[in-house]
Amino acid sequence: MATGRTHRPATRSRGIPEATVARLPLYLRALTALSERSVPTVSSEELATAAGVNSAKLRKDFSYLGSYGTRGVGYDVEYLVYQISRELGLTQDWPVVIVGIGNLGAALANYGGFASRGFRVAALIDADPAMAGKPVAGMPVQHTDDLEKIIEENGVSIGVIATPAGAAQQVSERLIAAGVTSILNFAPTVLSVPDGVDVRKVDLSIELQILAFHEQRKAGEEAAAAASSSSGSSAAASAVASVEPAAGTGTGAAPAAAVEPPAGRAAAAARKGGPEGDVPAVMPA
Amino acid sequence: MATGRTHRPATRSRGIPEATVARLPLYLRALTALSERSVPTVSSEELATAAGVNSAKLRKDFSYLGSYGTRGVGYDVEYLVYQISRELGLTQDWPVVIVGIGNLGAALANYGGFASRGFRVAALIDADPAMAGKPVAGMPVQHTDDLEKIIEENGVSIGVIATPAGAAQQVSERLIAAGVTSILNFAPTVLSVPDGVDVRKVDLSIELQILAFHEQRKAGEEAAAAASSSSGSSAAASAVASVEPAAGTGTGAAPAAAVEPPAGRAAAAARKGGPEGDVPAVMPA
DNA sequence: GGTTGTGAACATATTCACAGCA
DNA sequence: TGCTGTGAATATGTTCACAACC
Repeated sequence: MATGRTHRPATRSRGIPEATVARLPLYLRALTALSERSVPTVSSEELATAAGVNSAKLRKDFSYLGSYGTRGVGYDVEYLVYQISRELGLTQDWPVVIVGIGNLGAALANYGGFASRGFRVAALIDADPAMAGKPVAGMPVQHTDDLEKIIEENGVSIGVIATPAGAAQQVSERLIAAGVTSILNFAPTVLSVPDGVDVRKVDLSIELQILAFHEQRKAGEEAAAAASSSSGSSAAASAVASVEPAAGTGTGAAPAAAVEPPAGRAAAAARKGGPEGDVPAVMPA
Repeated sequence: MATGRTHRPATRSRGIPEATVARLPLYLRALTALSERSVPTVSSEELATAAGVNSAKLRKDFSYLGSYGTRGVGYDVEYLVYQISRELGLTQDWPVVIVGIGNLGAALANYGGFASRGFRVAALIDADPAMAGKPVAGMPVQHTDDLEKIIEENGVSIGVIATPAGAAQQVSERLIAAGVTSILNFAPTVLSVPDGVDVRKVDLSIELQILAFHEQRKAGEEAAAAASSSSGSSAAASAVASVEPAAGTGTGAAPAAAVEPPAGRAAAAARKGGPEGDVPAVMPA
């Protein structure tokens, strides 16, 4: 997901696996909570539970950072907080700009957790001249014209894009040209960026679609029955809803049919052996 | 990340890898764009570029769905849109509730891409009585008291939590008890949910922390020099900034020091051989 | 010729299970 | 005794490279 690498084989320096890096913030959050409750030490088991992972994974993860625990005892909470913060680069204070102050941009600007952990909103930038000067989250919105100046003057290296999809690529190019090397993209577009620039994306509708996939699976789990091919609108819905009579977890969904298959081509598919719209088929090959 | 499984070994039914599922929405988006431009067919190479992946991966992904392409030609855009939509469960219309109508919740309610792809916001729910009845995104906010009723009456199986962290666990329990089996969690907490319930989380500050990690790496890339052990405050900052003189990509960041190491324990670490704050050490073991 | 679909090779990530140490 | 740290085993994911096919 994160790009960057390729860049050069690099000195193979301190190879912390990407999957581990992605979990460090989770551990850090759990540790911070313990720290606030003045808990002095914690075992891998306890911490893992608090972070929502299993203890073997957590220990492996920590082993990449060094030997920070004490056998028979556990980990010193304060000390671990510091080590992980440092590893993540949070002992520095990172100025961040948010570009695109619509609903989402404003919500991000107001988001407290933003500032709390080493990040500081240096500026809010929007292309709408009517927005310029308006205060959002206690900070005046600045116009896109000044983007480069703002980036340079504040030494910003991390930019957040919350613009409409159409503007995102261009905004990213301006950010990068001005010196930004990490981008958090909320716009539903694939950004193409040069090597050495990291992009992470957050996409609401992608997350929902992944959930829908699993949700659909649950509905079809015991359902080899029901679901007549195309025409089923609310008929299909009630069929789905009635599949799991009352098996403990939940009532089951009752979605109505929406998209139809493109005419004519369905037949072609049947020929080829791909799974078709009706029966929850098994793996074709 | 997504939970669910364990559930039972399941019939091993139609095993589409999780990584593939996570990319299907990306392909779908790219295909939808092509469809709107009335492009009839597309090669794996073109589509992969549009989706931001490589073509081998895309073909492998599609191979789990079936044989939907034509050798020497490519993929029929409309047909693929339909197949992927169906696979993701988007040929159904999923009613969704958003709980917690603060800045973020309101932004989500207003987010267009929400409705566009098979999802329909069935209700907005908030615990604040003052919010009740107020229109957000053209829809009246309802009170938490009615949560169960709303879920059941609308057959909602997907819930979005945009409450403060403190309320999230309790909200998730109520959602689940009422029949929700998939949750998209924007609150910065680990939700603990029963088997069979899927949770996906979106956490702004985690994403930023991951970026900060890589950002820090870039800064220290060529920097075997500078950075004197502990005491460095703004001195360390300027050292970091001056590391990469002007090496093509970007201006380099200029973050100021923030968190300090917890006194006394740093020495203990040095003993044990873990990497300490100064030199970008190599892998300890 | 051109492009898909896929085994086989490789890379990364997770889990197991236990030696090593406080 | 109790818990960490880690090799070895397994599982999952990616990339290569080419046969099959249009």
